[in-house]
Amino acid sequence: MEPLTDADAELWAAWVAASEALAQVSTDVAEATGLSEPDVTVLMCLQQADGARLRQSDLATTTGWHRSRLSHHLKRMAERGLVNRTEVPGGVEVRLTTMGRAAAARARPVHADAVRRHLVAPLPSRDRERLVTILRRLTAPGS
Amino acid sequence: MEPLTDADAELWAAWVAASEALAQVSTDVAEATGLSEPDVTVLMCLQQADGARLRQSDLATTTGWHRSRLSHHLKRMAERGLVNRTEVPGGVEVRLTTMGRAAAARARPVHADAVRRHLVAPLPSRDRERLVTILRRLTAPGS
DNA sequence: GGCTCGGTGTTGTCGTGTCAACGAATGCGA
DNA sequence: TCGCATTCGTTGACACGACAACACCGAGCC
Repeated sequence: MEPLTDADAELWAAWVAASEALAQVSTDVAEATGLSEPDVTVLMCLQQADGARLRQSDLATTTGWHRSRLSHHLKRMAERGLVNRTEVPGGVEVRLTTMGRAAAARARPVHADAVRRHLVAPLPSRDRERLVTILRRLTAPGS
Repeated sequence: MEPLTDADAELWAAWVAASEALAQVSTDVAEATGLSEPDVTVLMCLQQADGARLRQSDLATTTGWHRSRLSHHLKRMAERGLVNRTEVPGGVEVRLTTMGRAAAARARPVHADAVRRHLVAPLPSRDRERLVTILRRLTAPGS
């Protein structure tokens, strides 16, 4: 319960600053495609799914979202014509519309480019390797 | 405009996962104190300010927030009794209430503890040094 | 005085996210 | 058959943040 050491405070500050810098990835994608970060998450999950369709509960699992969040968001995406939902026995099936598929196709290269610009390019290759290793320690079981 | 290499995709995935893990810092603080992350930001800025009071525009500068966001948030914080606002020539002055000061005092050790638990403790000291260096490259001028 | 201008805050609207409450379908044991 | 829990999804209320539109005020200038 003591205050952070200077070194730890600097580490935290650096983390916060870097997080804000990397938030630019989502901003770039949004500007170029009109899709929010959650939009992209949903579109990518659906496109990678077998048959490009998923039960809503499976989508909740793969995104890690709560059911209510997913319900709200899919409703909005459906209103914008990106997905459609049909009742099936024991749940709801979500599918990409043609517009949704097109939006996903547009988003992918923009996203890749933004990641390269904001995360990959600023770091020498040695740092990138080290960073992966370190980041994984932050999410390791005994975190 | 080509897709990410496997290594770059892994780096991005590791970053996203770690970000979600470190979001737990705010969650911990919120659970323990009832304060959101923006609440804490405001409280800390005010407490460190000379005389524990700031012009609203100065607060906008130090937090990096838009004026409208700050206005909305201060209104809510004022309703909860954490700050009060008084008009002064050429602007509005924000001050901590007694409750606000107490909340800030409660939040500080909780925050420090959360940072230690989620960011500092999982990493050996060598990694912490490297991480600071790498993160700073992500926010360097030519980012 | 009357003028524009830049700076300061507020407000409304919309998209988003969380939480708790609810409703419908399913299964299962008494 | 009757309950009862589980799973699934929706809904409403609220907090939060971005954006644009607006009002206000003091400074400078005609």
